[in-house]
Amino acid sequence: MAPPYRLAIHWFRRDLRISDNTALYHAAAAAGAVVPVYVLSDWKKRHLWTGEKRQIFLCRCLESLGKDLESIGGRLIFRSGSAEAELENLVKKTGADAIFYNRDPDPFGREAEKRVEAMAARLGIACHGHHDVTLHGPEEVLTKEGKPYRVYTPYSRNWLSLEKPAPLPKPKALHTPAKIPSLPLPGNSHWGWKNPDADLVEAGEHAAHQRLKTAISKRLATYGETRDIPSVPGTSRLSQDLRFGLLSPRTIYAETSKAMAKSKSASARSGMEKFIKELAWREFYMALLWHFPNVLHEEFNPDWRGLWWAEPDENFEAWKEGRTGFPIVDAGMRELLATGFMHNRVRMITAMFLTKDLHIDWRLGEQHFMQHLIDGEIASNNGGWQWSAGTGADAAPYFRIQNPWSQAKRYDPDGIYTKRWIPELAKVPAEKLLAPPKDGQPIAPGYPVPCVDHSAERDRTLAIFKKHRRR
DNA sequence: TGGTTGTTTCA
DNA sequence: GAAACAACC
Repeated sequence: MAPPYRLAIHWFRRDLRISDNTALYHAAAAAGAVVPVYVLSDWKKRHLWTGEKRQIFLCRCLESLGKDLESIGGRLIFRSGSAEAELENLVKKTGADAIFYNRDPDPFGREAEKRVEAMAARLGIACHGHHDVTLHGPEEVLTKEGKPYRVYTPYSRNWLSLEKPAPLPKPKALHTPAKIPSLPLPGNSHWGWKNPDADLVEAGEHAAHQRLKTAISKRLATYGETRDIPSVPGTSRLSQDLRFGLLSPRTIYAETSKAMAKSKSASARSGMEKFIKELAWREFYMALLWHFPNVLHEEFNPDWRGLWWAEPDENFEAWKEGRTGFPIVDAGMRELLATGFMHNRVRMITAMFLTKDLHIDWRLGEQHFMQHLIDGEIASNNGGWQWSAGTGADAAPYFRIQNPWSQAKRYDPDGIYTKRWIPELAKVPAEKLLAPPKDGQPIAPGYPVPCVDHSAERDRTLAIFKKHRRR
């Protein structure tokens, strides 16, 4: 049977892989020729939501994707500008009769899709949006009344009970016609990066697969015990791979399930089970953003809208730069600046510190994280920040305030993580990293004393919330 | 996926 | 005087 389409465009977005890629698989099956294209949007116009490290990582992924496509006979076309204009131009140049793409869960991606769909309709060609980014879409996991969940636990119960889609095979071959104009991959000259050679987590589909293998063979069996210890590589380390689609959630789920079925140890299986539940957290926050896009500018919980926040001052700058004088907080903030990553436990500690100790608006923290995190995922980042601020979907009462000193005692008692990121503290005895200095003097030359008193700021937070509730 | 404070329990 | 517990924020 002849394929229904002569030439299909596959519009790459956050699915930068060739295996188990829903839209690419269908494009390859349905068309005689496939033009894979990535359209670089002008991020400079949205600089508050992005940053250099994620751009660099993206470009490295695109480079890798280009090579992977060549290995099956294809060629990646780069364009720069608005997706609908560039795709329209490509349709006209190539005579394409279909566009395939995977749907993006966030509001910005949805807007772009709408414009591309409208363009395709205007040109009279087919346009196929596929579900790909999650195991279960936002309309698939609903309460008995058909309404979206607002709380994680019942959501996850439903999510876990659903049958999971299986991975799709990699297209065996892809034919991309010659002579399609493409820009060179943009690098330093295009974006003006300050540190184009930054030492970041390795990009590309192959590296991501290696990480998945490592996670399954070395990390997930002890996930329950070690994922909260930032000095130990106990997490999956797959967040950027899910963010850019270097791995599909179907592959991750299938490989983890396979390992779980093979494992004879109950505690290993329980670790893997906990990891699966983290996938559910990701999809919960994506579903939340889908159903309630207002969370991007206001508190999910209406009770806390209009809450008072402090004007960002020099303490906000100190937080961003990792010099608050709270070692565990500073270590996390410096890890973020240096690597574009922060251990999840430390994300909670630093976020809680900004909102409950400095009383600074969670939106400013959310923005800073989006600028620096390579895995910066709008839904998860927003969900996490609202959780920390106490304004979110989780039943986290506002009085859940982490004590940064106790958190350090519990999760980094020997100061191993802290010292890794704050070299000036390398020779300081660990116990000095676990409580404010008794004499009020710096614990090491060049390291600041704590910028606030935690217990006083805790009281202040309780007062702020209480006053708002009484209003 | 808290923390603090005050009280009880048992060594 | 720890450690466990409860109440409350």
